[in-house]
Amino acid sequence: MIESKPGTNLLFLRDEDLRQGIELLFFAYRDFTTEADAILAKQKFGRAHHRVIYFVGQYPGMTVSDLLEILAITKQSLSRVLRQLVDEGYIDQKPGTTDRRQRLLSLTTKGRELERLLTSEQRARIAAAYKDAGADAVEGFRKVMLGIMEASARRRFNEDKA
Amino acid sequence: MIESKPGTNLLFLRDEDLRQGIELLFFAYRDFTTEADAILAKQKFGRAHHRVIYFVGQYPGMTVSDLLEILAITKQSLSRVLRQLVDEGYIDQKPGTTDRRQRLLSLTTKGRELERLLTSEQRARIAAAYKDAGADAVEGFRKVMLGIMEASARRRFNEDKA
DNA sequence: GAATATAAGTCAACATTACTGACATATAAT
DNA sequence: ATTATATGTCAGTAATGTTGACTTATATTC
Repeated sequence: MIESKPGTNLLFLRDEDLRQGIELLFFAYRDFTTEADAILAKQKFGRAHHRVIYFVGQYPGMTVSDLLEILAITKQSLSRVLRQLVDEGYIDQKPGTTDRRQRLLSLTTKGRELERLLTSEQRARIAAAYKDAGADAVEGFRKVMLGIMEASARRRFNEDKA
Repeated sequence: MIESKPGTNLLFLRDEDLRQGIELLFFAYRDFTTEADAILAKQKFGRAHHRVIYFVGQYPGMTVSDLLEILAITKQSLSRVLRQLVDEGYIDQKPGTTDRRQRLLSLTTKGRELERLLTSEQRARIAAAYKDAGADAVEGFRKVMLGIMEASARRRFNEDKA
């Protein structure tokens, strides 16, 4: 449906193709978050809690600053959510070793359990989509998604990090 | 980085690949919405207003029910936003022709202008990502995104509709 | 060592967006 | 005439984001 000029990788991008891209993002993201949101609602948590739990789970020992940069929200917004998660025993904080102003964040056992619960459906959804689409499609997906995000975010996705 | 078994389209999906998929979605969506959000904030609108303006712009004559199904929110949530957009002259309503209970929605000239303003950066972002990635990558992106969304949403993206 | 900068946290006020529940009106379908 | 549907409204509540003004502890710099 999207045609390439023979011999080049240039595209004829119609308005319709771009519109479709916008909608692909909207619907995929909408459905990607639905189930986790439902689980969160039961614990009186929201999507912001999920994001914190997810990233702390993936990058244990990260600082509050690291998290602020990733989430791109204010520290006051993060603080409210983080406070709850610490108070309710999902996240541990400990002072940084080289810089004791920092709070190094990590999941407790309880936190890891919730992370698993929340993310397992999302992993399954991605896995199913990847399997249906095939390896080449996944590589294309990856390329386009990297192109959509800001250049500064792309460094997280370097090959050698995997 | 994601390897396919030779001769098949099966993948060896590591946990790391799935995690990366989750993060690609998060960062791409985060950056996709940032600029439009900033424009909206100036007019005292939010992302919900953008969604309504976008879909009404793309599908003029759609009903409130159509919109509710797309956005997957309650009618009370939609109502507040829609009311503002109608009151402030961005959206027109007229009774349905065959079913006069319906309100057929369309953008006014003012609405179309705002839609353009909000969406133009997003279109440019998609266009740039598509061009960088190339036609095959775009096709892969499309396949994976369709796989991520619910099956019921996929019918919107039939080839023949384009 | 004193001054300054940084990491993190807090209090307050406010806006947007979502929810549930209850109810109202107009029109269509049975 | 009854029932169902499309839409709208009122009220209350919650999560998530914002800005602005401070505080505390620790690092860094002059």
